[in-house]
Amino acid sequence: MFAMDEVFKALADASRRSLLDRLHLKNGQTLNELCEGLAMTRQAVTKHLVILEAANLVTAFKHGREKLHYLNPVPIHQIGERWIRKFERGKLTALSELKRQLEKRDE
Amino acid sequence: MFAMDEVFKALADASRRSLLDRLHLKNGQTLNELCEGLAMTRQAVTKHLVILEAANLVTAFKHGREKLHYLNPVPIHQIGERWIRKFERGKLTALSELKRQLEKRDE
DNA sequence: ATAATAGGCAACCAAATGGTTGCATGTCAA
DNA sequence: TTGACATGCAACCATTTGGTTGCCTATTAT
Repeated sequence: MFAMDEVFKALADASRRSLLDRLHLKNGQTLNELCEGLAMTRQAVTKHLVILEAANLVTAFKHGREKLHYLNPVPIHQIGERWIRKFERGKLTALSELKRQLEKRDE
Repeated sequence: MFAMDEVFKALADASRRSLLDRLHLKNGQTLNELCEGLAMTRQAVTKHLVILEAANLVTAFKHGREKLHYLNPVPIHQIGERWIRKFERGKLTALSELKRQLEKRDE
């Protein structure tokens, strides 16, 4: 089990989400590969990857002098299941209350 | 349309997520109501609510001297639809690659 | 009218964040 | 074996973040 807070924090940064996107397009990339085309130093990317690994969103393996990064979709899935779904259940009632309140404004 | 980045950033903080939880339990609460039982000043809560409103996760109406806060579940739903779903599609292949890699380690 | 209540605004602060540079280490290839 | 390549580590920096305190304003109730 891993802390959902770390996952949310990791997802809060656009650079990190884009790294996940890149790994989604092509899994198992090296650090240098992931750096290509980014307006950031390699060290900055490393820091982001450390955070992603800590949140269990990415798992990395050393292969010789290279480090291969793999996407772990489980935490993302859990955010969807355990958190987002909860709010989707109340969705319609919440919206109708909102609507009612918006209309009340014009009285 | 609202920026997904703001939504992710707003969701990154546990206090803010707990405010959303509270509104999910009971919609249309006042500022003071939302402050009850929290280890935070009213002003801190205000700041969080401002961020949640900016991200469109909460909509507020003034009613006399009170301010009523309503949950807007749409952005949360969109995170689920536009972002989380994308990663769930590649889930099985990503996991099998991970497994393959883990096994390769022991060679 | 006046006191109590609900909220807003602004200045300030410590800690976290996202980034940098410089240098060190480990691995592969010529 | 020696240079090039892939990555790691640490110090440093500016900005953002999450929080505080103090005071001001608007609305309601007595």
